[in-house]
Amino acid sequence: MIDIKLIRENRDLVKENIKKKFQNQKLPLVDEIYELDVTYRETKQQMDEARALKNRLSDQIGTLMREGKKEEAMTVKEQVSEMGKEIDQLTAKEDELGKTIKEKMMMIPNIIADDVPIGEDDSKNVEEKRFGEPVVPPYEIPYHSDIMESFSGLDKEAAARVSGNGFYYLVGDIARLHSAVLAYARDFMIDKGFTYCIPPYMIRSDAVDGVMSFEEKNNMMYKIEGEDLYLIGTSEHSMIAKFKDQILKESDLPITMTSYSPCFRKEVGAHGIEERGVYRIHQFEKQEMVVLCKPEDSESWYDKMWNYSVELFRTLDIPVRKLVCCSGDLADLKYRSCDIEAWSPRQQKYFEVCSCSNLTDAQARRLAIRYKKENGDKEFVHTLNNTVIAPPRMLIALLENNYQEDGSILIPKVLRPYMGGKEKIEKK
RNA sequence: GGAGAAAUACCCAAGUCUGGUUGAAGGGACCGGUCUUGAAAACCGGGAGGUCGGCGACGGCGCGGGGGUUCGAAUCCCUCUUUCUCCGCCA
Repeated sequence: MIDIKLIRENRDLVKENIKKKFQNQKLPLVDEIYELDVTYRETKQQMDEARALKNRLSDQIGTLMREGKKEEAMTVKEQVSEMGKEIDQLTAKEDELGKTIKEKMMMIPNIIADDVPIGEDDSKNVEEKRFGEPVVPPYEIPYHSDIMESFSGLDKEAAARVSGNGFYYLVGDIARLHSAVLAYARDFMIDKGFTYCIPPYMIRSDAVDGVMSFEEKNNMMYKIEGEDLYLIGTSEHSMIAKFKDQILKESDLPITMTSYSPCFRKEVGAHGIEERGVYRIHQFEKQEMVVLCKPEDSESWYDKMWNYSVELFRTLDIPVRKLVCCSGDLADLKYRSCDIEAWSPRQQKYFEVCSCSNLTDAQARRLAIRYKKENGDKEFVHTLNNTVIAPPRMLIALLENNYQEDGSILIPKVLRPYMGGKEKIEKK
């Protein structure tokens, strides 16, 4: 959500930004909001005046009663009673206008960074840099779930019987590898100075509504029957809601956290869960990084954060590239965003494993997350988030890039301590 | 899960029975000063937070959240949430 002052003072800037994002259908919203806001402020002015008069008269009744002037008090009382209707009407109008403005404001995209490449959709995203040689081995790399199954490490059939489509059992060394990757990612971020955090995996509806749109909620969130609770789709939901309506101390910033949680997603809509393997499923686990910082620091945090992802994947011997999201591919709250993509030697292309975003104050404004400056002023914080690692999808990259000709998996050195010193996963 | 008590501003806390002169006593912390080599202590002084509208004067809202009664609600009623004590149950 942007500052409504921008619409009051610089509508052209807001419109230009909408055009850059190829959302021309939203252009009329800007003038609509402008007009509604004018009416809203006029109405509020009238309502406030009416209430002020009513308050003054009510006080008068109190004074008259105390002085024993009952009849006079009754006269004023009748007068005030009649004002009720007018005030109710004005209040209803003000409420209605306020609500409409907020709804429309939610649809206005955040102002994007000047250097975001302009493009309509993800096909116009720009590869900025590669890290590591994308290797194509002279032997064939099997499909990831076949690799897992070759070690008896995956049982989707049983999961389908027990839980339905979109679930999995991870077994033995593959399950251990899954935990190892998460533990390694956790320690990697702790070493970078981030605070490890385990959040609630279920959140109330008011928290849900605070952190996502209605549409997102319908497509993603599982609701607990008979309770006002939802299973989280990512720890970002709990982690951001944690700060809703809070005023932080300047000395608290930056808040740098790495949170772990299982993630539950209905995956209703576009892709569903048709795909084989464990690429798109109802349940996965994720280590996330979240930063709340002062506005002047968010750009440098953004650079640090995507670099952490690159560094992490390189320590696992996985080649990656940084793909800068173009204007049309940026979600409305984002100021800038990039994907870190891992190399798939089987498909001989890169695929998304991390998504790093700077939301500037758009999320903070929506959730009222502020900090108090030394001079007492309050300002919205900037929020950023990035995936650290999200298995089992992430295991696809790990398994494919470390697959040996004999069908074994070479365990990257940094993971070996988490695998009991094992160097390889081999068929029995 | 059962019974009871509570939620007031940055923190503690009065006011709630008996609705009006309470945007809210009193402390603490805070800021300024005196004293001191400096600090602490003591004393003197200062302003009371938030939010929305307004160029401003000022005004609206606001005593955990939401709703109601009333001319008028921190105060009465309903509801939700949270905390504490006791009982029960359980990793």
